[in-house]
Amino acid sequence: MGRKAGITLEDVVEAAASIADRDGLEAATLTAVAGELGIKTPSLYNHVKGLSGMRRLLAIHGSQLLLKTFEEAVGDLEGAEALRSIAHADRQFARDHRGLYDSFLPAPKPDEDTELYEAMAEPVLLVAHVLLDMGIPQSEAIHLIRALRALLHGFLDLEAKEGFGMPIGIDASFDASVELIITGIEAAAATSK
Amino acid sequence: MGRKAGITLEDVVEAAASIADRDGLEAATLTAVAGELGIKTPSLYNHVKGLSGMRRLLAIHGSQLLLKTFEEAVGDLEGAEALRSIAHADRQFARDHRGLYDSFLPAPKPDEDTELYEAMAEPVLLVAHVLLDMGIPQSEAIHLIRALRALLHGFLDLEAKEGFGMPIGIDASFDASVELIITGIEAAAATSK
DNA sequence: TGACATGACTAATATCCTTAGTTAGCCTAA
DNA sequence: TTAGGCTAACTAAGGATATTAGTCATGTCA
Repeated sequence: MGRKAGITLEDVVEAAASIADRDGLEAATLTAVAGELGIKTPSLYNHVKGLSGMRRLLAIHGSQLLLKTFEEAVGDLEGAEALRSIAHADRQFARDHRGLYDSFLPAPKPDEDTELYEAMAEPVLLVAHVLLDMGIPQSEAIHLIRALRALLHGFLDLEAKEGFGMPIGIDASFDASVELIITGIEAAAATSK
Repeated sequence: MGRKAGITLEDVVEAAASIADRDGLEAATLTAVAGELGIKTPSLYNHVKGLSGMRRLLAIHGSQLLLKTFEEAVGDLEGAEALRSIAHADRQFARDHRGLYDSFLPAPKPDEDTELYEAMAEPVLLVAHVLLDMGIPQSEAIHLIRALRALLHGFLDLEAKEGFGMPIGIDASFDASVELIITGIEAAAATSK
């Protein structure tokens, strides 16, 4: 044996992402990915450092895709409009790419895996930029960004895991929740003018 | 063999909770719990319907503990003060009982596991009560509660999983985030007076 | 006292991940 | 051109886990 199936790293990530987004991150096992690619499980170790290595690549891939999604969502928008658009893009991303979204946590420490850390930081920095453009000082922006991130992550996690109970009016709740944070951000922007 | 070790269901839940809170929910395997109790893994099936059954009991136990925690946090407080106290109690709960906290998701559907669903609903209903007492109409309260839940869950999940990157000023961020939601809730209360 | 439920056990299976060692095919440098 | 080395597949084997099936000692209760 030893004949080359010609599988690339991109093939592995693509297969893993496809399974993870369709059946959940947990379903993206080495066995499942190998099966999808038509090779045996141990052969994956020629491409990837075990399951954790594959997860890591998934997170990098997902971060890049999320960044692109945010960039397109912002476009020429500014301030509250940009934030609104980002929020909805994030929700759509979580729906279209559940597996990738879930691969973001747990996050690495900065000095532990710099490449992954920086990839994951980029979408956050984009949001930070929007806030700074609104005239919010750095010292306040950090808290507001964390509030926005927490709200979005919490909402999308609860929504995906049925945490809200009756799924009635969730769209309205999302809009209201986002608006609530944005109002706070606008107030902070007005104060520091 | 066959001698009774006299292990009760409470023992199982207690051991599982202890392991889950110390080493994470994932660490609370049937093997680990059985080991802690001094019995063999299959013997646990005499008490619990497999791993999922044990997780379920963990979630019920956790919900009851969370409810008690919230009740004590509220005490005689009302309005914004009650909400602030609940928020901090929730954060403390997530720190003291990471495993139980994580056992809450994914949540069951109401008709799928009524007992668990209702146990998990109780802490939410307590918060709902605070909002209704503030004079917020039901139709608005549902969105505000979801916003508060999302923010708290998101913050505590991100915090536990290192999602915020540099852990500087997280306490201040938490206070600011909570205050932001509470401000929105108070505004809604004032409007509907 | 004897039947029965309880709650332990052993044995066996299935799914994963992982490591170690092997080998076929291709590329490149002498 | 050919020998060596690298790549990327493989088989074999071992270690967690969960789970099911079947067994058996112990204590209680009719």
